[in-house]
Amino acid sequence: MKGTAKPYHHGDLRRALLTTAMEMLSEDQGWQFTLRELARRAGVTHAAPYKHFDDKAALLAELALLGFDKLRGALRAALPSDPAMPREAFLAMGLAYVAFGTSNINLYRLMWSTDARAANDPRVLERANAAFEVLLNLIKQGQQTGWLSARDPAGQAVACWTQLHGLTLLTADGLLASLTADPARVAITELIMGLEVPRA
Amino acid sequence: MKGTAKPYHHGDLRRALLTTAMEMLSEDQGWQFTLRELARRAGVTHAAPYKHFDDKAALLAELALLGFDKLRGALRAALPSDPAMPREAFLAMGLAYVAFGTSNINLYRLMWSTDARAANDPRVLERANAAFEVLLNLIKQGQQTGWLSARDPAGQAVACWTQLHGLTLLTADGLLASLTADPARVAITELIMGLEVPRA
DNA sequence: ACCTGAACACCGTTCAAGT
DNA sequence: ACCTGAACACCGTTCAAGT
Repeated sequence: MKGTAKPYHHGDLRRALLTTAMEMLSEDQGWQFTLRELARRAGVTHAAPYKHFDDKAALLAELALLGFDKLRGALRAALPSDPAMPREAFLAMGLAYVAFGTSNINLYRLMWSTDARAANDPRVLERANAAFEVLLNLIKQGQQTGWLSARDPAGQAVACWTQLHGLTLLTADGLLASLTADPARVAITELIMGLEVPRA
Repeated sequence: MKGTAKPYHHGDLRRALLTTAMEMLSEDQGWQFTLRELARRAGVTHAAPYKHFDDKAALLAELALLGFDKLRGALRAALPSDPAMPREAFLAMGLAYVAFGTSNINLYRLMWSTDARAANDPRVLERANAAFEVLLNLIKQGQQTGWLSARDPAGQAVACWTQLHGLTLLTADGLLASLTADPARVAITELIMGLEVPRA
């Protein structure tokens, strides 16, 4: 707090816009993100954001970046402590992914939205891949310990990613609850059974 | 053709709007659907659609309905002829799903969009479930022939659906091509291995 | 019964002008 | 260097008025 109220120059409007946007995303369900409302809540004119972002797509891309970093963090936090990885530890990672997506659903949808993609920011792809690599490394580790079948680890990681992505979105859409109990656990387990080395 | 050009009353504007909308969806990639452009291309004022649809969400819901019907049709068309279902036949269904989604990507995205969901039309859920049941029946059939493990068929079908949904979207987003060759085939195969009864 | 035309409240974006 | 205010071209939606 500078003491004087409402200085002409904000100070760090760029950062303020991003954090305010994140707050807005965490609030309403199925909410429409508008630059003008963001500017309003940040206490500036609707033209001010254009001094910090090329356009709306560029701002969305920046938010997507933050989203992928948070997703990566959530996955790393759920990494199993035991490298031998029993099925439950692997499952926990998957559930952490779905939990992240469904409890940050506006952000999660934004991360993959064509609007955010419109900026064509290569960093978004990089960060998406960085999050994916947490899965990939876990798969590789699982193969090394002889727990997972020694096929192409990238293929197995892709199978996990697509499974978790679809599971997250369909869960958020409320389409799975009526079909089976605990859909996330069930679906992930079905996939794991394909990855695992068959046991006696 | 009535002979007279541009009659005041369209005749079947409702149907014309839907088919024109479908055409628009099949054209551009990453296209923004606006009611006004739809009206323009249908040759009517932007207020005319409101005589046939409550609002934009209602029209989107109607399109989503058609989309789920088309998806169901695509799945039924790819149904394996042999009820014993070797892995390849099952895989073909999955690839048909992904092919439908990626080659009708605007429609596919629309089917799950929050905008279309805003209408809260219960028929959308019904049709989504009807498409899902094609998968479910195939799973049940696979269990009966002893090809798939006898676990909860709904759980297995959910695992397939989420896998295919995620695969479709991430493929359309162009995120998988750089990770592994033929991601759809690979990812679906990994899942099938989990569903199958282990063989000697 | 169905469509038009004008109006309203919103957007995203731009740009001269202010501090 | 950063923000404002007014302007422009667009939306979705409504409603009296036309046919």
